[in-house]
Amino acid sequence: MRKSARTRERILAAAAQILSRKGWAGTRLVDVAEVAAVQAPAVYYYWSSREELLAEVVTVGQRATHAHVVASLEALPAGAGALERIDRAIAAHLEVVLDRSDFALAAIRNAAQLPADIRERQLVGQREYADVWRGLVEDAVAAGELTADVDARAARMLVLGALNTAPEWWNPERGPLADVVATTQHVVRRGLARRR
Amino acid sequence: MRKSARTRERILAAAAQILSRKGWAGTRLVDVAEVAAVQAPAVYYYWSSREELLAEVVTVGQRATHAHVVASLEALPAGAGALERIDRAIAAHLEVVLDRSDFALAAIRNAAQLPADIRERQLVGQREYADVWRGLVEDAVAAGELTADVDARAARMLVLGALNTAPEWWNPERGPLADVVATTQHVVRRGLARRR
DNA sequence: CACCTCCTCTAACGTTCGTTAGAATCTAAC
DNA sequence: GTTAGATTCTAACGAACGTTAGAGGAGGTG
Repeated sequence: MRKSARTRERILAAAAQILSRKGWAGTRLVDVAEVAAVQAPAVYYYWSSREELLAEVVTVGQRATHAHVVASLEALPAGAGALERIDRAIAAHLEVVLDRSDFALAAIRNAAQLPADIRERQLVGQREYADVWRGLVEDAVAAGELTADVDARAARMLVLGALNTAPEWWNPERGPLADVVATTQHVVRRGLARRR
Repeated sequence: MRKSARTRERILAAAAQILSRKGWAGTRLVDVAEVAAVQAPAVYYYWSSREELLAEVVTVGQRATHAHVVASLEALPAGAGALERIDRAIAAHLEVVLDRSDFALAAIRNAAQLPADIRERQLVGQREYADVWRGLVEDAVAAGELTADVDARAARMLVLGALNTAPEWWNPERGPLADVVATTQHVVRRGLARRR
């Protein structure tokens, strides 16, 4: 019972690794199995098909970011200001995509390549996460701390796009994670700032 | 002579379309051929392998963005200010990725999935294009119009990331291209603006 | 009309890969 | 230590796909 649960995790993690690097169609069960130190058919003991395995990777990746951001926000003191909350969300999002997770990366990089049915499920989760950010921005605008003179959706998407592509150009050898986070917070806060 | 050149274009455009939607490994010659209204083996009259066809799509996509941005900058009057030039570059980049080109989209979405040798060639082009932006930002900083207090590379990459992911959330039905361009220019200019 | 070159097709081969079947091994409880 | 169930393996099938071979058509030139 215990051991098998660990094997399952190993296969899932291996799938995330390959999926984030090779793309949906390029992810071969043999490669996943090799990374997981297992034979390919072992996958079928836990999943009914390759598609289901990969779909789970995407789901987990999506939830990882969402959950970590929400948890980070909830950890803030109740009186935290709207801008402070946005800063925290930026940090949390970057922490997941830069530090933690082949899963998040697999979800981001493959969003446009998913088979139609899985893509639809993914879009639901994406909208739920977008709602978190919509709330953050709306609150900040209502509090008069952010600009109200640009299309909020476009601005939000620009920010999320910038965050999601950070893994394409940043790696730990270039300096501490905290530095990218700080830079990103500055740029985003100014980008959304009120015209003065 | 004429007709065959048109067939070649058609196949290349079809490959760009499929590649941007299905990913590197998911792009099947049969699908490309169907879109190009041709049989799969016709590809081999113009390219020596599937890989070469797809590699050309990526190259063309990369050059399309680069060339259009450079051309737009050159079209500006000589006395144009640094911020004005950045605005123009933003507009030009968005025009290509949003309006014109499956090629650009194919290059962007598949960058992380390219086979090693092709990936290397792609990185060269990417650096050349990044140099254009580095110049733009450096000039603006030197002119005192942009902030010098954040890591320039990170800031530049955040901006390019935001631009490159615009196709994931924008489509023409949501409103005129000019609106997204204007919003993006505002957000980016403020994001890079001097602290006041 | 005949011929030659360019272009595209049909047919087929060989490989790769997801998947299935069924045997082997491992784990844990008596 | 035996047994039952859970887990993983080896072997093999069948479909999909890139690629090659060679035939056939299209278009222009003598």
